[in-house]
Amino acid sequence: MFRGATSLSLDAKNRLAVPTKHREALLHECGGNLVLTAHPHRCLLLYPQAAWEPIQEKMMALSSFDKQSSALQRLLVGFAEDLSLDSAGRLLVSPVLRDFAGLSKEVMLVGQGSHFELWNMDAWRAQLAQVMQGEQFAMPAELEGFSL
Amino acid sequence: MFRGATSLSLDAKNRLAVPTKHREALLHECGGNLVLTAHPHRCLLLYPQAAWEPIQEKMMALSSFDKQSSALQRLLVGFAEDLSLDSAGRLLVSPVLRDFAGLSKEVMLVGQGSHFELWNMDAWRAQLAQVMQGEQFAMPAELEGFSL
DNA sequence: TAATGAGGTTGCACCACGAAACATTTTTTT
DNA sequence: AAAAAAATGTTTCGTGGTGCAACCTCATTA
Repeated sequence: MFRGATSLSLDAKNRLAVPTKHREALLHECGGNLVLTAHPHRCLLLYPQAAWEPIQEKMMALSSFDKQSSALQRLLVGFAEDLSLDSAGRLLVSPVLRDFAGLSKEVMLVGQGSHFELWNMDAWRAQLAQVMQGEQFAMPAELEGFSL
Repeated sequence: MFRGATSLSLDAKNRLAVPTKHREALLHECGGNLVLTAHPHRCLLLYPQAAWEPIQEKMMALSSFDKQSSALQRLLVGFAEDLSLDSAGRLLVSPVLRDFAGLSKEVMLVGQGSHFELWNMDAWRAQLAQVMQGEQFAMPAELEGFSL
């Protein structure tokens, strides 16, 4: 299970040095074979390849005539790239994906259990601010009666 | 059950020396394995690892396409870090979490039953002041008919 | 009341990780 | 084929995390 947020910077060649605490887990789980793709919320998703496959299956099983479905397919499958950790535990982020998520030098890598999200630092902060805005933060209806 | 508020200060390396009265309980309950994460109210949550897992489960079961749900996931799971008490009963607070909660040297550790909250001292005072503001503090509807 | 011991706290030194710069190899283009 | 650009690999430096150890405080006992 991947947890925790790490502030990182892309190097001059747009490579992301994965924190060592996660490297071992990634190498172990998938031999360093990963999938990086786009998320509707303008961040990137980083999955171990094995974990990604069933998700892609599920997406492509949806009707490609439905506007909503095909839009999601184009995003999630269309942007998906196979990549692997290099000898120094880094991975190269393509211009297309960088552009999509607006990544500049400073980025935030956020563990989300089965996968990671990769954010432009400003976008991350903006999204945070939004949750905490207001006296009382929004609680999804499914969590009725749930407390921390 | 964790109770009581303790004023503490982070050391030069940003470690928090857990009060001895709580150390034993923490070691006993979870072998010193803890999870520290972010709370929407700009404080940090400190859970025994075992107590945290079911909460994370519940969060990750929500839809990651829904804005509210995913925002909560990003906050609670995205910031969650595994840590453990060192030999001197201290725990290291990462830069990311310190930054999130605006922790400087003076902090307040507040027992909340199953877990603790960790506050920036000023934020803590501000939040206190808010409750006590006014002659009569607001009573949640769920507490109808309840009295201290 | 003084001495001894245990537990707690603080400071110090070492080690590991991340960032950046540098070096080398491979590919593409003219 | 040569040169430039892209990709991959290596090294170094600085910061930050970790563990150890000395010191201080408090409690206990004679």
